[in-house]
Amino acid sequence: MAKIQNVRGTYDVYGETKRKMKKVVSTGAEVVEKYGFEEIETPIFEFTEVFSRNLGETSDVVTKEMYCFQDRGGESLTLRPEGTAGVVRSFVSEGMQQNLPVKLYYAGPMFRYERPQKGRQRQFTQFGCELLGVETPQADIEVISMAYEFVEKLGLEGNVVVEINSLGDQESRDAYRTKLVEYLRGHIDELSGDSKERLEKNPLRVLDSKEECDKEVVANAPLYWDSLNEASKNFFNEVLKGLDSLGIKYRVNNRLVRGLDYYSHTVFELVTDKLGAQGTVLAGGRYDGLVEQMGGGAVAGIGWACGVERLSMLLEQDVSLPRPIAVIPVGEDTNGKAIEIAYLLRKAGYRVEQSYGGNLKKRMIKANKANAYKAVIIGSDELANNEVTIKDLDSGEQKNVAINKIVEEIK
RNA sequence: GCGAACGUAGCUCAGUUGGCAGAGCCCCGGUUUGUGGUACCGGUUGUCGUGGGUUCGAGCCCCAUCGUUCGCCCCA
Repeated sequence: MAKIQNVRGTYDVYGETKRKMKKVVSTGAEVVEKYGFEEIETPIFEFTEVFSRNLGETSDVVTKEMYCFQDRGGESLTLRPEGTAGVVRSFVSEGMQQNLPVKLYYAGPMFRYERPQKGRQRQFTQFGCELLGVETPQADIEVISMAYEFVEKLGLEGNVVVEINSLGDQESRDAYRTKLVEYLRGHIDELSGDSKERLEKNPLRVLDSKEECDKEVVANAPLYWDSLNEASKNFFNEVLKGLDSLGIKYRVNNRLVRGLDYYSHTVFELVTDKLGAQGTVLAGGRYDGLVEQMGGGAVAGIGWACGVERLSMLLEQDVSLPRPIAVIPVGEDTNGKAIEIAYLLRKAGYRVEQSYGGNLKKRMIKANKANAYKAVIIGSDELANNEVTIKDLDSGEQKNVAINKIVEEIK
């Protein structure tokens, strides 16, 4: 019988990988909680329209990457491909606009039917946050600085660049779109096949095409900046000024657009060159129209999400665990005492490994493999004197200690 | 969805024109029956991803399939 394998694009996460991912998530939580964000957990599946209506009818995520299914009641449901739509849906259905601003963060699995590659899986984990109800640039600055502090805290600031752009408000966006389409039509013969298609469906995406022929056309395309109206320009300048004052280094990238339709004004990405084609490690932006689209009031929003797997792949060192103490009974009649001592040490806050079987030598080998720094050896000889032997496993020194002095002796 | 490479022990990999499936690491035992790490000695580990085909004979050649990796696309 052939071995059963896991579904393509899904992975079992354990050991070093799990430790690193856990560290990414706990570091993220620690940082955003300082900014007053609270954790929210929304369902892993939603009605399909939560995503299809809001991420953009023509986006690739909606048209070909969603895991949609019908449940037994005939409802069309979808495994969430990203986090924001679900959080905003929850914001609306729970009536949270009574209590603005709302600051939420989440971590959990997302699903996209894509061709797997390094840093691109069909089930992957995102950590993200959403700030709802703040229209001013302060929100943008705060949220970006939070992202920056997060990667800094992971020790990745040298590997990662902040790229930022503004898509402006609806008026600016429409104006630019018109100008861009007009320009691209004039060069339609020079564009790649993909870009010709994008020209109809989602012309902004032509801007970040990697095809050489497209790049040449795009090089002379009208600049987004020139289409921004005064209000949008002022807004963006305020954001950049704020980042400057915090000493956050960024690169304005006028070609940066995002794949999901709900973005407006500020969009940003944290990008690395260490993961091949999957260089975007954290991305986000402002989505002022989304709450309304979802059936709520006119509430502004901004947020970001990061790929936990991608970030943890950048962590070079394994996450170190505290070294344990090994408690080792010698001979049958000492097992009971060993359990008592292990319990005592654990209650005193130590990490303790018991060895479950074998002679002293085997148990010592196990202790060593567990990276224990001390061994507490309990034999009948010692027990007769109400003592144990404590051995320092780094120096090899050992001494006898009275049982009631173990905890204070060990520190 | 498109293009390319790859799949051999738990891990990293070697395997010549098609001729008995290997190494290192890990693991287990011993040197040392109450003392680990270093050293030395010995040992186990396989449907060669899966299914077909060609051949006297296939890990190697052919076809299909599943999976992985890289690029495109997309995105976190």
